[in-house]
Amino acid sequence: MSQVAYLPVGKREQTKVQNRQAILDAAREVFGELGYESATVRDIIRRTGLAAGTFYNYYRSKEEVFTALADDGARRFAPILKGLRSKGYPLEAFVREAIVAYFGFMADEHVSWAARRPAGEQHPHIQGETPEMAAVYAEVKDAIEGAIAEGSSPLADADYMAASCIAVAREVCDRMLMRRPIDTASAADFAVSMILNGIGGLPGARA
Amino acid sequence: MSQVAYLPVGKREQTKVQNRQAILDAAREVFGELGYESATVRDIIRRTGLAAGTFYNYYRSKEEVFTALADDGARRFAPILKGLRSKGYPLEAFVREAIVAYFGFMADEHVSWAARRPAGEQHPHIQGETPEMAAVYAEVKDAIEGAIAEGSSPLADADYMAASCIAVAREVCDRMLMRRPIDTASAADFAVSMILNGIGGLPGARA
Amino acid sequence: MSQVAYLPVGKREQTKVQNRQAILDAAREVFGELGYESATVRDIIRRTGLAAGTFYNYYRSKEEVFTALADDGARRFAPILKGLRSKGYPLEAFVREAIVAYFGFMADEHVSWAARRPAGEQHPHIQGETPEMAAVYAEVKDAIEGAIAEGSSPLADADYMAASCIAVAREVCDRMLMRRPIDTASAADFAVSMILNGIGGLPGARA
Amino acid sequence: MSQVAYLPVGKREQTKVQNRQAILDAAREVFGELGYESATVRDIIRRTGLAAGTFYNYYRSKEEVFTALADDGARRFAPILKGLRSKGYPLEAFVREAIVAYFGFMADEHVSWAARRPAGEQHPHIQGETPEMAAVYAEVKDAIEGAIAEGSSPLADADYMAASCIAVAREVCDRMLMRRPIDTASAADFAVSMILNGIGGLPGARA
DNA sequence: GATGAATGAGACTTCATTCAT
DNA sequence: AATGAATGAAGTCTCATTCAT
Repeated sequence: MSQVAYLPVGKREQTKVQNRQAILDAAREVFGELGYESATVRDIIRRTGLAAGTFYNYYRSKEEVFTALADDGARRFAPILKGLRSKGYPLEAFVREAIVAYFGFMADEHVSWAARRPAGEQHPHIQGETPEMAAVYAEVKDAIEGAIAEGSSPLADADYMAASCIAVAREVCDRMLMRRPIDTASAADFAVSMILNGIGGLPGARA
Repeated sequence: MSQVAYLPVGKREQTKVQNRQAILDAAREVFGELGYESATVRDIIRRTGLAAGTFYNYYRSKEEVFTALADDGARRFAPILKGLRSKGYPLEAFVREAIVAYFGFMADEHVSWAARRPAGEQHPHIQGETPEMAAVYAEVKDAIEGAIAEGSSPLADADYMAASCIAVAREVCDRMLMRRPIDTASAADFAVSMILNGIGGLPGARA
Repeated sequence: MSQVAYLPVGKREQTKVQNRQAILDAAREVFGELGYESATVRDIIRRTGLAAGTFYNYYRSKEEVFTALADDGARRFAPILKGLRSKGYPLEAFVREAIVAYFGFMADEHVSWAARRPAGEQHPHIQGETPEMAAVYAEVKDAIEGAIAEGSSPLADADYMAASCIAVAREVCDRMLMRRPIDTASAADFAVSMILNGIGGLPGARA
Repeated sequence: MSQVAYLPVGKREQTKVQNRQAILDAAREVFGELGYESATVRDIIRRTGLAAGTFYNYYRSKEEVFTALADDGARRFAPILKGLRSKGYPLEAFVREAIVAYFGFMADEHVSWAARRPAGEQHPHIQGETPEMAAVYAEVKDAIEGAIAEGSSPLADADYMAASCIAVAREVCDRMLMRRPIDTASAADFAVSMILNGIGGLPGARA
């Protein structure tokens, strides 16, 4: 009687949204620190301070929260790439723009968990990558393969080429994220140059 | 058991060596199929026909057998690389030789487990790589970083560059291993060209 | 739901009555379908459309709603039996009347949940009986034991006899409820004849 | 080398057999006391003094141990009944022999668990019957239905009749088992008389 | 009173590791 | 050394019940 809410803004709804986010955040951290396999639902829920059973009010399993995380990342990054692809840039420009967008996204994403990661203390056998990053990686791969298919790229082995470009972007990005300050501009410069011209074309190459 | 000893090698010792190797082989397969976390000691030991407890006569833990596997790979590959580095090749030649050696080793290693792996049926979240491969990868990385430090490479950001070269080699290698027949020569050609000259230098590139 | 209040019964009170009845109805169904142990409070409350917590405004526990259900059945059936007993029927007539009343009650009770029960799909280990039925069963048992005590029955072992009569009535009743159409008259005929004269006295018995 | 055992009689095998039996015994008790649904694997294993995980070395689940128990009972009792049926007794004799065999079997079975059962303290909602008994019950039912089908019984409704006979036997048996001393002879006399002639034919019936 | 998310005990099960034989 | 059953910690998940709104 006393409440006529047109949007769910009650304290209950607020808590619910917060909890869902808290679980998502905790999951991102835990997956980042331990990797998917080693991470347990308990690890995740413990970090939120919530009760064990509460996890299951939000996600049915570890798999589901992982997927939610990945979907979230893909959902936010895909439009950016789509936009780029529709502009008909020449390959060089496309590569540059895609790399810049990717590095920027990753840098944003990164701050939410990397800070808390105890460097040097990491578990063996982990891949240091959040599911969101994995999803974005998949998007980038799609875009590059698309570019190759459209003929805006050299005729070399498409599969090898896409894999190589992605690999360079990813690895450089990973290193970039480990440095302080995070310098996306110079990292992007490096990656673009490396992809387009190899080590022979890098600035400072011997004569 | 079926093996005849021509020298007074105690049956006991011979069995020990065989068992140790059997466990290592089984572990390679299992880690390759399931990934480190999902693999269980039971999975490994079941494949050998030995009893569960016997595993612990040879390795103290799952972790230790994993490490042993990695060491094994590194131990066999490191000398090859060392040899290359001592020859004072120019960068281009070194890159080529290293890639060829790496791809060759991986292809050899690969056949020992890939055949049994049910394609398409793999778990999500596993990385299709034996610990031995991971170890060799680390060796290659060392070598490249060494080359950079020795000045035989461009002056660009050494860390980014090593990471990029490795990344390309690894990704191309992974794809190479998935194709039939496995063609190390053309894969190596591609990787070398990509590393040295980027996509602009690939054969078939637009004018 | 169908009940009209002629006196100023507050809306609140009416809802209360309705909710209480809805829970009871749902519980009858759920216990019938799943058995007491497998049934969960959530199963019950879900069927009412009410919220989980609301259950506890009416019953303190799963146990309590079960008991309420049983009491309800007993409360409705006991007077019928009491009436019969007070009439001083001879044993045969008493048996017949009691069986008829019992079968009739069970048939009525049965329709309220059996229809929804997915035949053939039932869990193992459940006993297809609502708590109300169980309660009525207990009443019948009381009556028969009373009859024996009053001397209106043979002098044979009273406990065995009561148990036997009840057992026949119950089993025949169960089967009756599984047939379509439900034929209480012929089932009652059978049960009475079986109880009074055994298989030797059944119609169609060999000479 | 030191052991050439033709039968598994080592201490290990002995322990294994004992544990398997201990679990079976504990399960029989627990199912008897709590009923299938309420019984937990923990209840069973706790009673054996074994570790939690040990249960799963012997049975994969609660369901499996239940089935094992039931199979055990059926396996031992079925031959007895089969023997009876093959003798072509007239119905009366068959009923008597079957009842006697059934009561005898149940009495034997019973001592292994009933003694420990805390009378009066029982959980509500249980059916006081071991799976072994349930299995034997099913066998008896088969036999009776067979007898009816062979025409050695009255022409009355076969289903009702089988159910009634079984019900009487079962209930009388249950009561018999609760008394001390257990007197199978007089219980069998009662049950046979009740089945064949009803309460009218019981000894001591009023004129 | 109704709501429904939070709680946390406890069930089931797996598995690395130990240990008696 | 080999064996393989026993162990028990730890993980996943359910559900009766509570409680803030």
